[in-house]
Amino acid sequence: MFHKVLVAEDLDSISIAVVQALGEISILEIHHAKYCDDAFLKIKKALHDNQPYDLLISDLSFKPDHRENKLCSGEELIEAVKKVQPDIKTIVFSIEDKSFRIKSLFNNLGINAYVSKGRDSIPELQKAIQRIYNNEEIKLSPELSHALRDKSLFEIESYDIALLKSLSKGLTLEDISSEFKDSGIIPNGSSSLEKRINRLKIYFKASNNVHLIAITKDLGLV
Amino acid sequence: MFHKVLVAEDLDSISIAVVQALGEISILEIHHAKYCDDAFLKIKKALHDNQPYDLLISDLSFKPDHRENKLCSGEELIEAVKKVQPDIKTIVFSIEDKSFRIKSLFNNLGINAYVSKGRDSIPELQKAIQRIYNNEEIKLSPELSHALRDKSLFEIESYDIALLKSLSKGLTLEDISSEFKDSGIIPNGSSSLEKRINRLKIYFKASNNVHLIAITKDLGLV
DNA sequence: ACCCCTTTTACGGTTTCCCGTAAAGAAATG
DNA sequence: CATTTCTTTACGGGAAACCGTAAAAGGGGT
Repeated sequence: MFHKVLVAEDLDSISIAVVQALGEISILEIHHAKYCDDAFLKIKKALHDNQPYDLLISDLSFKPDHRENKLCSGEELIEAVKKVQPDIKTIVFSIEDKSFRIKSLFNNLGINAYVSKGRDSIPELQKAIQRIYNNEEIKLSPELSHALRDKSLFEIESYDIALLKSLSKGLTLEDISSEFKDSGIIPNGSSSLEKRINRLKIYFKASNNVHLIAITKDLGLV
Repeated sequence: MFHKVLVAEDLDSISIAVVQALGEISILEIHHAKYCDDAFLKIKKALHDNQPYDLLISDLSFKPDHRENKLCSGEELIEAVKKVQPDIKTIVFSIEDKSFRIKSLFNNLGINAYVSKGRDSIPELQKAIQRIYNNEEIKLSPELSHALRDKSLFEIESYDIALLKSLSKGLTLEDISSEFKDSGIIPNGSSSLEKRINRLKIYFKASNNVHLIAITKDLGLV
């Protein structure tokens, strides 16, 4: 079994159970960080001491705090960690259940497993750790494995996100047009923006801008 | 100390720590339910057996499931429980940190304490239980106690929520007007709706409908 | 009953959204 | 280089939102 595991989780009520669960499957060294920055420091320290972590289990969202942090989310943490220790195994343990967000974790960050916090997630987490240790195939829910194959999910790019973000800030198309011109983002003609928004509306089956923002907010896209 | 306590919490990763924390402060009978419906049944059963619960600790949001449930949220659960056992003590233990939502829990449901899931919430939960048992004053964060006094926070009613919900579904004012007429909700003239939306826009400092929905979505109002 | 005040509704003008069409520009192909 | 094709931009008309004003309807008071 893995020797040294780091848990990055802000909620004490959850980390207690996770640490306990790791103990149950006879992991010897279990460390825990409440902030992404702390987790990153521990990873670097361990690497420097030639006693690197085998596995990182991280949450995605961390509550903002009085503390100033450089890394504020699980995504940022994993990205940073992979740069200093590319071979580390990673599991994301989060409440998030939007398939395209999980998809991007596998595709962009190369995580090894995703376990959704739910009514029976502790055993699932233990199983996932076991599987990774044995280099077994990751088991995914049918819905999720479909999402991973579905290309269309991935064609919503940063441009669209920026557009949706600006919309949700209450800007008019004209506003966004000049905003994009200033930032050098193209296309930026109000007519092009309109067309792009229309594509999004068709894709998300939204009947107008308000509806579109409501939907994409629900999906966590903005 | 309390004898019999019920924990309503869907995430196993959290309920484990909560149950453990209750054991630490020598509570003898600790029960746990993953669904609001189950929790309600247990309360009723205990009451019927003349061994009622002293305290209910509940989460607010419960993940939807394959299971059909009558009660889907902590609010609904507490409301139902208070009808059959008005004297029961209640603590809400949730990640929610929007002050006006917490405010409504105290004012509408008459909860005894609110503990926000965070980096140090298990000790806080234990302290809150102790305080309630000793009938001490509830300690609130300054921000929150201010919110409880602030009247303006409370004037967003179910009417506004219904309106925002309809808006976020992509309906036009005309649509909503006839929808409200059908449901017997008044006022329902499109002009009144407009005026009400305008009040909300001023209150939330939104520049248009899209912005308004984005803000209220963020606040968890819709 | 009358007056006062609040709430609800109605109306008009302006802006923005919405949607189709078409022109201008850029990239690709032969 | 000419032709095709795709992308970006422009334009125009109708719908809905936006905003101020004012009339109608309802609800206490005296």
